[in-house]
Amino acid sequence: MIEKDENAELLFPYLTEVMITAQLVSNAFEKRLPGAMTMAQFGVLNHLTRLGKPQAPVDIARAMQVRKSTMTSTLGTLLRAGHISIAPSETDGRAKVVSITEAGRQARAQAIINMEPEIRQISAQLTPGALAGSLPQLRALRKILDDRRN
Amino acid sequence: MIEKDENAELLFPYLTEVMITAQLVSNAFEKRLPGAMTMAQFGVLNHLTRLGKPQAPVDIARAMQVRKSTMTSTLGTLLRAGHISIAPSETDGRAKVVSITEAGRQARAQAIINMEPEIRQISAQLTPGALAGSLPQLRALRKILDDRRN
DNA sequence: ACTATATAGTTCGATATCGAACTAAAGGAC
DNA sequence: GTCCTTTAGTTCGATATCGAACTATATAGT
Repeated sequence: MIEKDENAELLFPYLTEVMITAQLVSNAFEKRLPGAMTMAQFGVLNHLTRLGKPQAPVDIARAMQVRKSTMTSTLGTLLRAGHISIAPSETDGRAKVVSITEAGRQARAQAIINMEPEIRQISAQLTPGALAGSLPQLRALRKILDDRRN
Repeated sequence: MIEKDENAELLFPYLTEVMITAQLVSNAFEKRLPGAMTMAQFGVLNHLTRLGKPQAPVDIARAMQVRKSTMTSTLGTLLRAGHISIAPSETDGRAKVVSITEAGRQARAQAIINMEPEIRQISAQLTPGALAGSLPQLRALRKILDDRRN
């Protein structure tokens, strides 16, 4: 039977596991990323590609769940790498718009190609259905944390 | 029915969720931690407390899944805060032994007290059994990543 | 219109993190 | 015993991250 506060007892170990896994994932993939690309940078390039249009830094920061000042730093690195371009907004004097460049698109595509074998090898070791069965719970937890933040 | 490579398709979204959740957790708890304590520091203090005896930096680094150089940095911060003490090993001329101080124990205890309401509120919003049902899969994934690293 | 508040972005100092390069000590091969 | 390899730890430079403090622009309230 399910104990009343089973979740409360498991939450801490669960979160520990989440944090360590995130650490390991970040390490595993960064080794495969082209050049000096980090996961933070890949996240931005991937987001802009899937969005299909330029976006303001503050919106990218929200999508990536990081502070504006963090995004300033990451966009600076991407700009120096030539993977994005930044222009002032035409409708808002405070804002900027970030676009992915052709070099950025190619770097993102290469990153995905490099990560694919890693993805395949890892998922091959998982029990069939393992992710499908546990992703909803993980998403629920993420949503709770997300809402608490605001 | 379960698709053959369902895991492969879900792994990337799953890992994305893991990483964002880790980010949010770290943020949520660090706000509650006493003084300027970070999650990395709490992790070390918690580890030493549960272990119940001093340990070498390299072993703490392994337990926390970070590099030795990272641990050098974190132990430096903990030392400056007076939460640990560091002595040379008596049996190995290269090694050191890290002990938690009384101040460190108290800070760790306070951290746990501060995190408890957070834990309770979050787990209260989860479906009963949600964590118990998904923790094994998460652990399996962690183990795979862990083994790949070595 | 004026003022107050909210929003976009940057800068700064601190911590965490990695990898590479380094020193020092231990262990093994012979 | 000497040499080679492994292990413990540090240092350095780079990136990511936060919160606090700041500037500049936009918006709302009156």
